[in-house]
Amino acid sequence: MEKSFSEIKELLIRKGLKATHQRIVIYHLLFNSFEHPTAELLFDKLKINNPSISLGTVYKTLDTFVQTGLAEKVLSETGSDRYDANLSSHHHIYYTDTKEIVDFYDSELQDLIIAFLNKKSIPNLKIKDFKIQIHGEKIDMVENQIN
Amino acid sequence: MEKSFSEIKELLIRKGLKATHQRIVIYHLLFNSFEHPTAELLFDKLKINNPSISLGTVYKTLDTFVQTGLAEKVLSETGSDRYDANLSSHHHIYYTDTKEIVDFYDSELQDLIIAFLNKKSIPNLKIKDFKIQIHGEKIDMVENQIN
DNA sequence: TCTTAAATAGGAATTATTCCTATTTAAAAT
DNA sequence: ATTTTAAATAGGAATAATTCCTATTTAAGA
Repeated sequence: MEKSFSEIKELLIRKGLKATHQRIVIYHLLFNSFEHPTAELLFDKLKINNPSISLGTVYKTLDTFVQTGLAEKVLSETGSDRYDANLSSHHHIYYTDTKEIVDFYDSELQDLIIAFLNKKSIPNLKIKDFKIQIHGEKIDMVENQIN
Repeated sequence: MEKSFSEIKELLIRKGLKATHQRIVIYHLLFNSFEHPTAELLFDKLKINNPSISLGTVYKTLDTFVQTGLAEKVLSETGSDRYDANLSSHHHIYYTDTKEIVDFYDSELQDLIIAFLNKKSIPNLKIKDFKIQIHGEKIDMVENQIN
């Protein structure tokens, strides 16, 4: 579900943020990215249509989004921080060979773990949420069929 | 289960690594740390008994350990990389307030998820392992009892 | 003990991120 | 519609984390 600039503007205001052009275009690009981009990658793409945008603003804005719950950081072992504005509960598949991080939705798994955690309470911990990373290798199906 | 220096030496050799003094003391300290330390933290502690050890060596050695499967990086949102030499399958509790990362063992949860993943195969993915982070706040039980 | 390939120390270089401040801008007040 | 003002931005400097470089040292095998 695509979000228009005016919808994003409303969203920012609803979160108590000043709806600046930079925030709108950063949110728009992040929301429509599926590769969990770094600040630098977003910056490079944004520069095309917003030549005067600065990298510092991209960093600061992403941090603002994380603080206000509009985005989250995706944990990654590869140097830079990566971000995600898709906040529906989902997990991630980490392809160890290609370094891709791909969204993984599975309500059955989700329900299974929620049920487990609700049943078994962990001493001294108030659970807010949980994340799963599934690590593995990409299997090229076409290649497999040929061989 | 504590590991002696000579056991660590054997372990390094078994992995095809030269059993240098630096590697032995770094492994020993990491293996006996439960806070998932950063390279810098290990370095500060190691300096006490090994004044000439260098930070570069600590970084390089940790990387060598990860490559050879003697340790792994623990995903974290807080600046520096953190490491763990405890390789028995376990997950992590992230205390959002105290920033602690604590090991979490639960064979029931482990079995539940393994059974699920075995049953449901994900197209084009050969699963190697998976990690769960449970995020939450620390509840101080004593304080709770008083109030 | 000697040889040698690999590892280390120490510091320089690089990368990622945060910080600083003069200028600009969104939005509230007029 | 204009003015006001507090907050946000651009641009670059500063900092933090990590990697790289190379002369020296060392583990392990001959």
